[in-house]
Amino acid sequence: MLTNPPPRPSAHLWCHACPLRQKQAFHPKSAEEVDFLAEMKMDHRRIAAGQEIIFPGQADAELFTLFSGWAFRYKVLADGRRQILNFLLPGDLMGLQASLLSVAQHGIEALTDVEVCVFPRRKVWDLFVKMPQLAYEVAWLGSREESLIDENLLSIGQRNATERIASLVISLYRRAEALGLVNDRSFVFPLSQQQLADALGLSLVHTNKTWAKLRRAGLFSFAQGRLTLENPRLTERIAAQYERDFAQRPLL
Amino acid sequence: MLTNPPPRPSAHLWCHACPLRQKQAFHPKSAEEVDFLAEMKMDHRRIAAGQEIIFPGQADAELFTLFSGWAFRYKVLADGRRQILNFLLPGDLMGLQASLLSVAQHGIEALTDVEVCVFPRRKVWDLFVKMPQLAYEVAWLGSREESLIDENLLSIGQRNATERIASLVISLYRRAEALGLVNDRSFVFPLSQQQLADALGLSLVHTNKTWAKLRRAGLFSFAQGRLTLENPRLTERIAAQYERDFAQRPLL
DNA sequence: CGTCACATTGACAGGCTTCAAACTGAGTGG
DNA sequence: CCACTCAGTTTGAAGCCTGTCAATGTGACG
Repeated sequence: MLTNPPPRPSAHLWCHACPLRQKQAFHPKSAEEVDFLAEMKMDHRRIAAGQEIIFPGQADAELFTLFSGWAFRYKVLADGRRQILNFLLPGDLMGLQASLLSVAQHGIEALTDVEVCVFPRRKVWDLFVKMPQLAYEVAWLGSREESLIDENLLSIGQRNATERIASLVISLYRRAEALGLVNDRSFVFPLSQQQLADALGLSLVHTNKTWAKLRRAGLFSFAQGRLTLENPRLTERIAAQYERDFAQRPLL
Repeated sequence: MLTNPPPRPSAHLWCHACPLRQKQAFHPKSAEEVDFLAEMKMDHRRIAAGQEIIFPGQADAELFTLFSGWAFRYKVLADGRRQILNFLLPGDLMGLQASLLSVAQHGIEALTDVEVCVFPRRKVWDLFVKMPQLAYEVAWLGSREESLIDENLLSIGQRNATERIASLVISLYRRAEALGLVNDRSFVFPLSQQQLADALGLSLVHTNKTWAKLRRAGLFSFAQGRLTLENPRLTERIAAQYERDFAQRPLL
């Protein structure tokens, strides 16, 4: 079930009219750059929620841009304990680390049904030779992902359960907002509590209790898979997180 | 005290005879590539232990290669809690994230006295245009750092105190070993227990007690600033960490 | 109406943090 | 040469935050 050719004209034509690229969150690109990417793009796949996009240890993983839906990167220990490293939202690059290091030290799983743009990893080197501007943007996106992970590491290493949840909620809220996915302080929040727990480094039970405590405290509410930030100020204060996301970023 | 011109011929000449580059840990480079780097290198600085190499929030941080000594990346919360994100050993790139994102979302501090090679950040773009091979290696090093952080995040999120310490010790041991810094299972281990605690996401007291427990258990010993891995097998088993570092990697 | 995944709640145990104090070794000045 | 200081290390005790175990509730689905 990993691939399902979409009912669209051709991948090449599709890139030039990419609706994601219209969003303010992304830098505009020159026609030449879009041409190159459209040429490089080898597929547009749909992947169902819960399916792997990249398997841990996979050696030939391609490079992806998440086109729609949510995904997450994770690592597991031998005994099954799982850590979710970070969440991926539309426009995020996936598989860069695996492409460059030639092996995936992590897995990537679709959190919701997703669509992805597929770029062959063997052409990444081409991109560095022919399109230095795009190569620079690839490196930029890699650094941005590292910055997000740094923040998660700070959270899990130093913040208590309450602060971690507030921090994660704020962070996802801001990223969704940048993509225009927030309406009236409310956005689709597709994580199960088990996934929340695995991302926060907490047990399921404690995650549930702290999550409930924060809802009762009026920080946010959750219903029908949508989260509403009722009290952004207080949530930010508890999270003690002041970093803003970047105004604009590259999109491959 | 940040800079101290070393008593060496010229930075340019120095690169071609770089002793670090001789090590097996690093890919060989073409003469043309070394020429480019020697030309790009703007300084060779000594920085004393405890001094900042990059300040949190700094906007104009240059790009560095750690030439000798140890350093670490960190983030702090408003109330002073500090998380050490990862440790940097000779050959590691520093400031890539800050150079690309134009602002340092983290700090970098010298753990021991260090020497660093300084490359101007305004020439990073040059490197992407003129030397795609080097640009690719820069991106590769960025991905490797992300991979190290992923492992730390897994550790802090999922492993208990005992496992975290075993994991950190093994990881640093392997990296030191790759650089030829290990003799007879023993290597310089310059971390204070407070720094250990900040890297592990544990309190100082609990770090001390667990550290002592593992020494008594015969995993490793520590004296005169040197750590000796007495029982690598057992340490690896407790760490439940099976990832190997890469055989070779780029050096700028 | 049973099944199944997921969410919720209660009780209890324990790993870890906090507080506090003593110890150690290196550097310093009398 | 010996107090003295100071940073870092070590140890003990008490308590809480978080994990584990166990059971119940809930909504979607066939």
